Amino acid sequence: MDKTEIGIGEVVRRSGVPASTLRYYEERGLIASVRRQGLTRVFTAAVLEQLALIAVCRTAGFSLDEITLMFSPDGSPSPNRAMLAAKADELDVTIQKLALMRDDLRHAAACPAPTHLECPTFRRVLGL
Amino acid sequence: MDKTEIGIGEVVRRSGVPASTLRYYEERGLIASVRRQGLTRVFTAAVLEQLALIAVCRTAGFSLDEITLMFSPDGSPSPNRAMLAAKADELDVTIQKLALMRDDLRHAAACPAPTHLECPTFRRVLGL
DNA sequence: GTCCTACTTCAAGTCGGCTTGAGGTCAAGT
DNA sequence: ACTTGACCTCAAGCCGACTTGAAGTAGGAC
Repeated sequence: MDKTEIGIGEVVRRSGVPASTLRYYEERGLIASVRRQGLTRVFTAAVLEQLALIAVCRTAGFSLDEITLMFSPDGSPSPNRAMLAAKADELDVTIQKLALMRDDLRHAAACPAPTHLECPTFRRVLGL
Repeated sequence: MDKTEIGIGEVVRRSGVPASTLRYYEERGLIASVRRQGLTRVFTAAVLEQLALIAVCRTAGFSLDEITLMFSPDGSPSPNRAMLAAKADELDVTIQKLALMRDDLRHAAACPAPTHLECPTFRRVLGL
């Protein structure tokens, strides 16, 4: 874990996450600044990894509350290992669907058939 | 494409999607009722497949606007094949991340290491 | 004919996830 | 000393995606 101290400006530059979002995440307990220098927040570089982690979780469809429950602000997994495993299972289902959908989108992009929903390749994704 | 006519109540029962959402989707142009019987909407059974499709797209993180652009209300793909291909590529990236994250969640659920972010298995998912 | 039930419209409300704006602090540069 | 720029707080606003509630309609059972 990189403990180099960085200011919020650098976090913004290196993560692409707006300062307003960083403050909001801190307020929500998703990340933590290591200390204050006057009013100004000081983070460790590790926050960049936490933000990447949060971004992936958001992409995966998890809410901020869920992410908070899954990982403590220092980025380590929460003690609730059963929940992590459950989330992994959820993800598995999601991934399967997305993979089928991806295949199908490609098929749709290539296939000129107007009656797309009749195509077996397509119907797979809908579990029909 | 199943052209059997069904009422909104049956759509609700068979899709699990609330009537309010169905009306909202219709208003947004994601689905279409085939006609009205008095005030009451009449759908074809094909709407069930469209709803499944919409659900998958939502899971994939697409907005209603994006879905509207990708598919016309009859469930056929929009003429914009380039966009479908682009969405497929987006999905590919998402899937890769989610697969790594899934693996990692399982790892996290099993691995008692407190310094989780230091673990190489984990760091992969963050692209670090 | 009136009751029930399933449906309708339309406006307003809710919720999650941020963003924006007004007004203030602080350190460095000129 | 004063301005500039990066940061701060706090309350309010915004957007997407629905949900809720009030008030009305249409068709069948009794």
